[in-house]
Amino acid sequence: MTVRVLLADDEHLIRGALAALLGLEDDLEVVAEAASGPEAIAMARAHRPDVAVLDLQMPGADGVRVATALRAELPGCHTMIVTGHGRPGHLKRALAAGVRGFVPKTVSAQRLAEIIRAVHAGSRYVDPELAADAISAGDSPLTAREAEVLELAADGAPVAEIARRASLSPGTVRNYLSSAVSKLGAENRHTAVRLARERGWV
Amino acid sequence: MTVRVLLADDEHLIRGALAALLGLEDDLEVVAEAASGPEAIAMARAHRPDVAVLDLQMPGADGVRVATALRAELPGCHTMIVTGHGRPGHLKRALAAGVRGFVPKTVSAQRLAEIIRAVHAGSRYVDPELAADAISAGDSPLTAREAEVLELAADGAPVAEIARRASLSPGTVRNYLSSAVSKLGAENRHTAVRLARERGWV
DNA sequence: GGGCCCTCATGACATTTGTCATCGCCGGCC
DNA sequence: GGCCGGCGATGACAAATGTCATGAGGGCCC
Repeated sequence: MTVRVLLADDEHLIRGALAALLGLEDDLEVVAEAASGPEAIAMARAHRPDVAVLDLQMPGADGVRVATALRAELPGCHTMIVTGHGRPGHLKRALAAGVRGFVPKTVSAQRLAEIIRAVHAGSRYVDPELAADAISAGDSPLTAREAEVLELAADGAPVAEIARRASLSPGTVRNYLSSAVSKLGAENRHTAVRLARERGWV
Repeated sequence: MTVRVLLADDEHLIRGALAALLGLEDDLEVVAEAASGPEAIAMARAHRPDVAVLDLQMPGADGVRVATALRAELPGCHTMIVTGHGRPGHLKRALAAGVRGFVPKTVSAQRLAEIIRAVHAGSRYVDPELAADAISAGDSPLTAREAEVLELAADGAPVAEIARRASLSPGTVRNYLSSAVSKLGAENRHTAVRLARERGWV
């Protein structure tokens, strides 16, 4: 009995090579490929794979968003995320979205094939190193608003614009930023953004 | 006559898959693989490949740095860069380092094989879209000091620290930042950093 | 020599940002 | 009911940042 796999990655080079390698395993069959988030959802709808292997960063909708959509629409389809640089927060988001496997691209194809089988069989698999990172990063000390405001500050926008985009008073924005900065032990909001990014809290 | 290829990419999944696919071409032979910059240089020294296919982002030393080293040490070895997200500046740096090919990971393996052959034959190949981006981005309007100071401002450090690290007076730093911001049409230094990054000017 | 640009600096000024105290409102919890 | 924490806001103040004018020195080119 073969496992029907959907492969989604915007890098054609990787996707094609991966499809070829996984195709060599006689119990795996790549039934569909996609180069973007929306395309992945459409292909899944059309081909109803057993396992969807999703790249984290894709145009349109990232892997976690796709996983969320698939979970609602195709409950029988298990999802897993493959990523280049795994941040702790991504892992948390992914697990919350019902993702069953989370692996970095540093694993071998052989190993990936094993993990696909395990996920199909119903187990979960999380890369040990990424898991350790996620645990050591701990939970976010930021409240919902603090995280939101920090996110809006990410691209260097001035307070006035953040306030406009968040529909808040400028003073309130400065308060949230200030408390976020102090909670993160940063010396200003820009380093705070960087720290929160590294820990996956935004 | 077969082309001897060195493959360097820190993502085992991609590297292995790519090696397998390129190995299918009967005029290409992957003679060495590396997962980091220094390793790539060591492997090249040991195996003397005809073409080195280098990922842009690798631990230790990035693809361009490796290319520079190889150019000096193995003039007979042509280098090419494969990258996920190609920024205009990277392309410029790469060409300056004597790289003969520059392609995004969105090409197919088939296409990559053709390009490897072309590079081995002595031609150059640059992805048309990346080339267009590089041209439209134009040359950096920043002076050497402006770029340096902007770089130091990248991680959100306050002016005082930038001044210390650049051995400049704080006032001078603010002047350079101010002129960089105005040249880039940004509204503050942080968006200026982002813009310069996008255009590959830092 | 005379421009022109880059480098580095200083001083002055307006604006933005960071910090703090304080307030009202709501929701959960003991 | 009382307490606490999050949310949203205001006002005030200090510090950092952005902007501008101005100056001296050096290198380059015509």
